[in-house]
Amino acid sequence: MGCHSCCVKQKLRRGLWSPEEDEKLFNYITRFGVGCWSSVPKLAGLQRCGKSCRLRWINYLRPDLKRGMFSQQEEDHILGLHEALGNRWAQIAAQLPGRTDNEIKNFWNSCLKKKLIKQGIDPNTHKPLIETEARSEKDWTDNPSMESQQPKGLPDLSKTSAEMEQTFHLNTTICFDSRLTEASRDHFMSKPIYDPSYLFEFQVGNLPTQYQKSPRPYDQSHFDANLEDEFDSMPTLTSSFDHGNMADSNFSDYSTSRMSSFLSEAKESSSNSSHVNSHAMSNIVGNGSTFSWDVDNKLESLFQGQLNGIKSEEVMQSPLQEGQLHTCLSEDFSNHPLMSLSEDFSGEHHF
DNA sequence: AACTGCCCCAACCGCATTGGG
DNA sequence: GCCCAATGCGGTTGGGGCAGT
Repeated sequence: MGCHSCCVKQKLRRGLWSPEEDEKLFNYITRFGVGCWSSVPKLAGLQRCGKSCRLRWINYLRPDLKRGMFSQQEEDHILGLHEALGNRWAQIAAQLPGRTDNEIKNFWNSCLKKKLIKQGIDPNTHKPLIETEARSEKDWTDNPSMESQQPKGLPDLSKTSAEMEQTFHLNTTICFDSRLTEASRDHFMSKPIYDPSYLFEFQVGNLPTQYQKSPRPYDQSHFDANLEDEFDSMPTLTSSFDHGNMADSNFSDYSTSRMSSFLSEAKESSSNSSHVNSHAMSNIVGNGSTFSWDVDNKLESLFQGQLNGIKSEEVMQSPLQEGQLHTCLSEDFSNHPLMSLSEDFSGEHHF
């Protein structure tokens, strides 16, 4: 049973999320963390099903999301991983911090697939198209009842993990030899594909203890730097992006523009009913983490509220150390959609 | 300006898996 | 072992934006 029937049954909202809904969900999760999704909508005051909330958080609201276009390194990384793993988007996404399975899947379907075809490479097998066609013709003549030995987009599942890993290394070596720089190859090859630390996922307050200190594999230096940061040195909102691996990429201003409209809508509504809205919101999520669109202190209270909210709540909920909190919180808040609002402000940031 | 077709991507759908009772 | 609810995952869809005519 999918989401649809439960949404219909409970007359829940579907379709695109409004800024207000985002606000509620973001405030709720940053304050209370990710727990039972089915109870989130009720507690956060949303007319959505838990599944929808989960998806929205994972694909859009999560503060550790990297936004904008994929870098060449990421693209090569995805190609190598897809060759080894097939359409296992979640596993691929686990190796690309800040990227979601949905995002990678969309990127693959809309861009990489076409690119490969253009290059004469079969996107399913990663082999030259002529070879694939010849093989499928041979399969057809040998055994007409079998359309394909292997599901499309999937590697041979009969292989053991060790065999798959070996295949992966062989494949990626070939892939890197032809496509990657030495640096990225070294970086990639040094990471075993089944390294569980890759599966790190941002879940406020729910980090398994063994991963709480695990460095993010993608950008060690950035991570280390953040470990040493204090809260009062949160990244400034204007010089925000993770430059480590994304230096060459062009960032889409999608989220910024989206949040700009978010802000302007909020400004509009605040001129009419800001007190009502923010008051209502604080009733929902408590005092610490409200979105207040009070022109004087909105961003400051947003930041402090959220951070304080997480800090106090999560310290109580889980044995996170101060440094570990920094690990979770100082990372990439700067490029979060709700953080990029700063661009709409007067240009003065007080952090 | 109006229309059309294409592309991208957020969100949905439905199946699989997991976990608790 | 069975049942059921919750969650995870991959495939698919549909709406909005944009370029071309």
